Amino acid sequence: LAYGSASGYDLVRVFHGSLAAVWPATQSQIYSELGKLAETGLAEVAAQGMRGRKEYRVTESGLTELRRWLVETRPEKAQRNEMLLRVFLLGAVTREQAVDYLADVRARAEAAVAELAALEQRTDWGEGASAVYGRIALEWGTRFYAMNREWAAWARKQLPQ
Amino acid sequence: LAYGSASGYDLVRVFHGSLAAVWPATQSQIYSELGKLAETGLAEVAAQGMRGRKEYRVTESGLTELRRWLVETRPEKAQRNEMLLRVFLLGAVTREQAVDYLADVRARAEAAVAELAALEQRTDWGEGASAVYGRIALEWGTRFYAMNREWAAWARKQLPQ
DNA sequence: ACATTCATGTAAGTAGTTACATGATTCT
DNA sequence: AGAATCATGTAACTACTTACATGAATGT
Repeated sequence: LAYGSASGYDLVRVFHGSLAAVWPATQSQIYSELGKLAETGLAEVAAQGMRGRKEYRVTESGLTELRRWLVETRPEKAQRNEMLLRVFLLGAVTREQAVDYLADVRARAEAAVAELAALEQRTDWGEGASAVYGRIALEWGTRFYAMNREWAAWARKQLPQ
Repeated sequence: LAYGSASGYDLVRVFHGSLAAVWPATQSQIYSELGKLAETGLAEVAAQGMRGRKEYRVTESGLTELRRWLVETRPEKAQRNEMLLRVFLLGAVTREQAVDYLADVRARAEAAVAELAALEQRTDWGEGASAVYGRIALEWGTRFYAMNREWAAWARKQLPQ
């Protein structure tokens, strides 16, 4: 909402589109969250449209709270990492299956790097802040998957006979 | 449990120790999960000890299910990334605050790389599968934070005047 | 004797998912 | 007329967190 007013329906598309890889959310959660935002005064219904459409706008208090969160807080707890949890448990399967697992991690990382490169090409990077930060986020993804690819190749060589 | 029988109390220490950075879990969740595991026959109480201690052991069916999960399934949905979500929203604050944010990401990545190097030194890597896979997981962490550090430095230079 | 550690569990609440339910407008 | 899209919402459930509650054994 800080980048512009939107309805729940609009936000569903954003969360299933450009934000899907960063912060996925379901339709149901988006609508209930908008309700809470309006109740606590962080957002408000700016306009009503066709078919019951409700366009939400961030309030002054909501923008203040967003800025406070951005500059004053940091992620508190470690993110869960299912891929690494599996690595920890690889001792429960045969060496061959462990090799297969690491090969698969590598292949999926390879595919992700290619996909992000294609996404970068096809995206119409307009002007403005969201384009700058969108590119920066995309670069993180590219580096992340490239790192995974190299690591998986290295890890495979560490497995004992 | 696949690496050896353990009580809820033992597992709390594992989840707050070596698994804390990969799959954090609370005491309360561990106990209720052990209850569910026993109810569904994936684990069982192997022995009772002092002070009400209950030592759980994985069953044949539990080990089969673990192996099935490891070789047949893959993480289905994208992991949420709070650090990147913040990057997407950096357009809501001043350039200086965005620079500060990226400098902080870099500093924390730097600290994490140093901490993991120290952890590697002080850990007694015995023999066996858990040592091999523990080291591989640690290497992932080191590469991950090194990547973050380089990326944050690069990102800072991308910000417009 | 007192503090610490070992050890288990429950209650209340928040966050999030899946599935269901409904209806208006627009396109072909 | 019928299909697709736009648009919102709720119910039931699973996952997870925080806080509370209890007591036995061990160390000083």
